[in-house]
Amino acid sequence: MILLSAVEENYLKYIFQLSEISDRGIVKTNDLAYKLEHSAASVTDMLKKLSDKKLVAYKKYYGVSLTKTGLQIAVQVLRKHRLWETFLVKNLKFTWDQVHAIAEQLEHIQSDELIDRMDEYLGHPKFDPHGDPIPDKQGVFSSANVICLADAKLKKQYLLANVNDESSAFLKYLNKIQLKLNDKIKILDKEEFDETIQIMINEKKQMTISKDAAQNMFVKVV
Amino acid sequence: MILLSAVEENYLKYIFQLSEISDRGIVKTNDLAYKLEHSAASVTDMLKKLSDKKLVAYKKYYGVSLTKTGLQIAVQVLRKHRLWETFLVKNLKFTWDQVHAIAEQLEHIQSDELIDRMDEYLGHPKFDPHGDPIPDKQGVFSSANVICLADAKLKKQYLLANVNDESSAFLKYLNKIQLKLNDKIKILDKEEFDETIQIMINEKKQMTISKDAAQNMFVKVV
DNA sequence: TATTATTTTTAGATTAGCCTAAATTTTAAA
DNA sequence: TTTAAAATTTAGGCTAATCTAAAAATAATA
Ligand SMILES: [Mn+2]
Ligand SMILES: [Mn+2]
Ligand SMILES: [Mn+2]
Ligand SMILES: [Mn+2]
Repeated sequence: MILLSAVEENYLKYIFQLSEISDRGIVKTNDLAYKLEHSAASVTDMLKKLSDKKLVAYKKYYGVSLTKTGLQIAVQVLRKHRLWETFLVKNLKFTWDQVHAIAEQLEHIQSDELIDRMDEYLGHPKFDPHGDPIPDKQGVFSSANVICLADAKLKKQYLLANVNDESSAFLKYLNKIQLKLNDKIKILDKEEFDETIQIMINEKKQMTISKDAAQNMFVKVV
Repeated sequence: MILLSAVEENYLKYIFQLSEISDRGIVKTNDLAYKLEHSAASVTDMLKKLSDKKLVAYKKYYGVSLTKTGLQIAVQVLRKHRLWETFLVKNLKFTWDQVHAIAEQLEHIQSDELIDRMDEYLGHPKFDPHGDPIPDKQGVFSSANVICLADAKLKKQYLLANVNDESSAFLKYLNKIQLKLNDKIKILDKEEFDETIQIMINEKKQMTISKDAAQNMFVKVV
């Protein structure tokens, strides 16, 4: 059991998240630097350290990817983050826009026992308050089969299944327009000019949302 | 709102705890070094920094004490520690010997909102699983009026009100002899030779405990 | 009161994790 | 294919938090 610093854990977590939206799981230095809000030079330094610890495969000027060990750790950090978010919303009655920043701290508490008991206490939830899947103790995610609302088809009935939790502003916007997870969404029209989308919510409320908003929302078919 | 590092918070917390058992609230460098398991040189360095931040009053070669601000912060850290311990035992079913180390981490999570909601969630508990008083949001402790079992009188009925939580070994010993908070304790005899104490627990179980054990137990009169 | 022992501070180093500026490598454009 | 731009790494520096060894101050003892 290698003990990592919170900083190292964050690197692995972000490499994991970026690798999921990159080709062949290769993450570029600058993308990490942007995500972490650090200089590229700092990132290079840390990648060398993580490479020495065999947590990442790093090739100069090419990019970085997680090793098996690195992946396992990254997934466990995500598990902790999402379980804590679930606790904060379900039990402590935080709103979904308030929990990310606190979970960023709590995810680094080192105690397997603690997170196992928390998982048990919460009844082994499969998804967090933003619809993100919570990996189990073995690191297995339950897949949700969602598509981005921006890519969804016209006239089909969907459910809001997952939202991007990292922007409190976006979640507050959803609060304001009273859109929640599991609400029904049907796309009435897409405007070609500015890519705004006309949607019907829960078969009664109609509204227009921007492309930007739609790209942060993920839906599944009913 | 000054944001302190976990290290700085720990210094304030330990200065507070040591000041409570010292004369005129003055804490010596070496005592802090022993508590923190750091070198005395490191302690001197940090005391200068905390002094610059007006969190402690530090006089070279003499000792250190908390300023008003330093005291407030120290008490809030203790509050967090004890509320977390309470949560871990009450809700997550940890035993009292398992929670201190985890609470040492959790006490440094920075979020007033979080600890306020946790306090509410737990029903504003006044004492933690070890019988230590939990200061309220304003930093006020409810006093317990306890005396050390080593100093308690013969033949009087007491309740076990508070134990030293920092040694898991001691708490495990109490588990083994099945002694819990609020158990009745009467001192039957004190042996002058080795200062062992004969006690009667809950009016039915008799046993001998060492001076060392008695010094870690605090009782109140029934 | 001198001398010795203990405590505390100072001096100088080290490591983790950041930075900026300069150099290098890769990619894109002309 | 040469040149310019962009991405990345290297070099050198900084701060927080630790350390050890040496110096200085205080306390204890003869
Ligand atoms: Mn989150
Ligand atoms: Mn989330
Ligand atoms: Mn404790
Ligand atoms: Mn306690």
